[in-house]
Amino acid sequence: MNLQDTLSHYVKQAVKATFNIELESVEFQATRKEFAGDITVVVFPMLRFIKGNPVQIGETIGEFLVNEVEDVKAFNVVKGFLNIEINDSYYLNFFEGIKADETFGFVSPNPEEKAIMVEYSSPNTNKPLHLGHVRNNLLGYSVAEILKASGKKVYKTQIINDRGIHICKSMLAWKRFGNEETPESTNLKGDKLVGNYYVKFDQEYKKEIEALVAEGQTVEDAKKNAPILLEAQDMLLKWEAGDAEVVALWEKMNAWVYKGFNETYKNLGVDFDTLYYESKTYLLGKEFVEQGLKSGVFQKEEDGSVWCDLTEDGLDKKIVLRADGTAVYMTQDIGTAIQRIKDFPDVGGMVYTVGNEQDYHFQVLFLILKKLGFEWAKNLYHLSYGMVDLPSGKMKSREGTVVDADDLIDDMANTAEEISEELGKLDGYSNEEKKELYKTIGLGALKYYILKVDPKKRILFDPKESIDFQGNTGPFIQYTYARIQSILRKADLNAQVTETITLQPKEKELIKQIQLFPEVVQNAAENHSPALIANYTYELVKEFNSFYQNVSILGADNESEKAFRVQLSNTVANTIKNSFGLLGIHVPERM
RNA sequence: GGGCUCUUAGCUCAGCUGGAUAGAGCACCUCCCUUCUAAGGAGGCGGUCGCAGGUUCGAAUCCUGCAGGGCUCACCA
Repeated sequence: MNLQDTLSHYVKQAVKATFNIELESVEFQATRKEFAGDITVVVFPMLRFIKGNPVQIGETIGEFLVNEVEDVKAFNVVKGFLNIEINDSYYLNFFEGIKADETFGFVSPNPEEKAIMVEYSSPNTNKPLHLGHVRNNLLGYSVAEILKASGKKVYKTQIINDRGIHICKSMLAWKRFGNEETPESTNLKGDKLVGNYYVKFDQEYKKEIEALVAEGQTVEDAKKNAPILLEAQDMLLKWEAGDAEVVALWEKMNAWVYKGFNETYKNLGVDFDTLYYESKTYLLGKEFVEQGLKSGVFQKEEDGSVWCDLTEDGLDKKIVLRADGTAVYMTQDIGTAIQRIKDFPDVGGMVYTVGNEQDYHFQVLFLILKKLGFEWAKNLYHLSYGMVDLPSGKMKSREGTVVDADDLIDDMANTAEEISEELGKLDGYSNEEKKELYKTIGLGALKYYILKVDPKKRILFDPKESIDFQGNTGPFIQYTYARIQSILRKADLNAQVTETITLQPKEKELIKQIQLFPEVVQNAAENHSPALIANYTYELVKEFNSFYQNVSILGADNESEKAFRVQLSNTVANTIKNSFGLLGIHVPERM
């Protein structure tokens, strides 16, 4: 039983004994630093049940606790706050229990519990990944790791949007202007090469529109009649009909893109357990429309289109099947969701990492799945996140204002290099090791910067100034980890604590902070929020730095004290490592 | 116009289910390297928590209205 539960039990007992009242719950909070004490019972909520002066009630409970609970050393009451001081031995015992536990705070998976599928990334295959995808990938990956740490089995997946008019556009431009160019012949990453042709298509399209307008067509007509667009549409029809030549080209170019994407994923440090392709799922879902029609969830209009009326739930009517019988986006997503549960029967819920422009779509999707009667539909979560804006405004691929993911990663590593060179701390490192380290630091800065912000808020990303290496940043935390490693290299980790030690205030604060970790992990999992982990880690690191500056670790008064401080430092380092692992950030041994 | 969402220090952000005098970092100012990595630490300056009401012992937090920003209201995905 943890301390809070124990105290809660005795507070209830105290109230029962003195006032003859059964309390349902007791409210706790950490004692503010300006007051003596470690944990505080808030008396105010009890006033609802107990008539009396909150200070007197607090005194009464306090006295009871001091007498009955071994760990309680003393108490004081300020207004309606009962501050309780806990014995050092409690903290020392706690620390003794977890110091050797390398996975402290992580819950091992419960085989009884259903797995969760986390979807993220899900790019189109016509252009390279950009900053928006980076936020998506980092969030999705991190939430998946956090869910794992909280004791869930997790499948990471993405649905690759490999089909449709957009990829036909790239294909067509390559056919017309490509001169058989390949990633090898151009020395370009495959996704970049294909992306270039997508841009090329757009340029050509604009030219043709201008030409048609010059001939007298309206802009609107010209947009519809441009030969290159018509040809792209024709290509899509051919693809759908299984035309051998088109399909071969499609496969070739998509393969280039996947190779490029995989490189980016590897650099970002994200991965997937299973993949879904839209080319294989876009026809799914229709059978369930039939089912929904029978059960009355959907209605058919006179023109043959099928709708779901959600007006009673405060939403609109939503189309689920076109008049010509073809599927729409919603149909696919219904089908894909059901398919996933078929493929992985142990999955009992899903997390969709998709930008907030699709909030409405997912609201509707989840509601429809519920109405169709799927048990797992109540465990669907849209991990919605805000856009990433640049100081220059929104990112627009057509205007070339996107920040490319690969370029961004390189830039971050370069910035890390510049700063490190200036500080000149890496003497004795080989160039290879340095390069690796710069990447670790650069990526750490990028990932932390993005993940520390609440997902649903938009981020203003300034490539030049956003990445700081001081304060609440990834490198600051990495640096603290590296400093601890430096101490541990010089210390004897096997030294034992042989005599009773008195806790210094800074040491106690550190232990308290470590103690919070499991709770933070659970909380982050429930709220799907890496930001909680990030900000927790920062608090821990600040606490350690304060300890580090004020308490000599290797120069402690006696061997037991020294051994204890070394162990404490080691546990902090371990917690940082575990915590950052949940964010997908590596920690360097030296920097 | 309807729906969803955001607004906290000059800037970037925390603030868990309502709790004590609203917290960090950056920037600005003062100190601290004969000590384990100064990418650090100690302190100072800086706030009408967008505005106005309401709920209650108590509101940045919950409710309503208003203002401003964003997203969304396709037989696109």
